[in-house]
Amino acid sequence: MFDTHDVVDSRQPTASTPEFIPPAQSPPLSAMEALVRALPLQRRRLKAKQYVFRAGQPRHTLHLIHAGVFKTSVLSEDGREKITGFRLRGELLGLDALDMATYACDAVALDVGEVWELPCAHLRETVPEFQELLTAALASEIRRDWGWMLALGTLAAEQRVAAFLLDLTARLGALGFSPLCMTLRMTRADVGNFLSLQLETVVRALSHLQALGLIRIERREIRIEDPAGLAATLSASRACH
Amino acid sequence: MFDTHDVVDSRQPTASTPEFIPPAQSPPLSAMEALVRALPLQRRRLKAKQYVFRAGQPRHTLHLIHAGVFKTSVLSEDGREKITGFRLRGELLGLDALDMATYACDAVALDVGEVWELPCAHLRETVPEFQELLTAALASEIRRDWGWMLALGTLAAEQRVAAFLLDLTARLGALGFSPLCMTLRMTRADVGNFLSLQLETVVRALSHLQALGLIRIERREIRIEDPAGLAATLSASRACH
DNA sequence: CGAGTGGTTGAATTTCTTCAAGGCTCGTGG
DNA sequence: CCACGAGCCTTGAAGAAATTCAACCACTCG
Repeated sequence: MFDTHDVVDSRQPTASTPEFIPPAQSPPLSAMEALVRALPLQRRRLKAKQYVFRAGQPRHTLHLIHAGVFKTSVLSEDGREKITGFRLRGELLGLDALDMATYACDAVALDVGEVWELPCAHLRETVPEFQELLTAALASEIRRDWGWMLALGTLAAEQRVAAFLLDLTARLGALGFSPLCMTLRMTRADVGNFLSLQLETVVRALSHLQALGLIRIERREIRIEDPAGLAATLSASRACH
Repeated sequence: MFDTHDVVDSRQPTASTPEFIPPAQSPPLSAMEALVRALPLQRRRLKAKQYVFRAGQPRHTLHLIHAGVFKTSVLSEDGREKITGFRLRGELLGLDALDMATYACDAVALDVGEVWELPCAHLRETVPEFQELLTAALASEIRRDWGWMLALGTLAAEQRVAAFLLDLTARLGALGFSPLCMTLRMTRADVGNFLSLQLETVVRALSHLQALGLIRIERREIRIEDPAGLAATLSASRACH
């Protein structure tokens, strides 16, 4: 059922090789990353399209993203797929299955990346703040999901795309990247799947936002030309009545 | 901002008056209910349309539903609303704000109901299994949300309504109610909001499912005439291609 | 009994999807 | 080095599904 032929990946035996110590220019660390950075964690490098784990596989650890962009997705029995989120540095993969024996979703790298494997049970006992952070991460994932449910349920196609861009830039900004310029690591089809739109609709929305002078597109590079204007497209809503 | 004029409600001073001891015919209890039923909890009765809490209010406890049906909803700054779920006995209200000082959603009773206020911090220390259950509840809320994101993103209107009915009957069945007959405690507009459909669309979907002989509608009473047939409508999907 | 809430149905409209065709970019192999 | 193919992106035109608008009914509650 779950062929793991493409999950083979390079693992660093036990601990940190020097060049892996968090880069000196390191931007604001996530609380979780700050908590565990000193520990000798299993680190795992992944190339684009490699799976961190797949739904149904036995669950062994939580994965903290240290670099790269990942997507998580769920699949129905009859093959319908839905991307549940795009995940950046400092975020956790596998949270949703904390109480289960197997993973509940797929997690796959969108480009080269690195995850740290957190020995969850051990950390819970030895690091008091860990449980705290875990609970916070779970609760904020719920709020994040609800936020997107709200967006998808009440915004028209173009607004959803705008909301998507704004969300991404905000999160990248929080990681220390330029908040006005970004590289989409996912395809238009991925964006469409996440936003419950067809890829053509995403393309048209992007083209139109560019025509309005709000963004500038060049392949997967997107520059926000008018952040305020982009944000303003969200309020004028379909839910006018 | 948050007028609480309709949140006043009858509180039982400290502990259980005799008639409140869980009914003798009690069906399968939720794990959480079993864990705390012996404790002297603050119990709170609510009438239809009363709020358990509202977004922005200071958070004091978790609320365990002991009776009744509740809905939780989030609101955007510009007034768009989205119902994030309908909650039954044994489920927790306020989970999503566990790490915050204020509630993150509204929780309102759809008919008469009762919630038990869980002294979260205290339980965490004294009852070892409590943290475990809490984590499980958080994780399954995430999976539940993802399941609905998948459904809303990949199913057509009529299929969403069918999925909604099947979900409700399954959950009511797990509580010991008849799995074939139920009373919707929410309006068509509520169902539509939850499923990201207009209320007219919900009505048409229900009418059509009835015309197909799969269900029988009488006001808010709904009987599942053909559970298998209803479930079968889910697979033949829009995501055919 | 009258008003109001909630539910139902029809017809017109809109938005998004579907289908089709073509172009761009990058990596691979000749 | 160039050609070629695959994957990804873009645009147009036709079609379908759901929304919007409008009217009306049924039941309940004061």
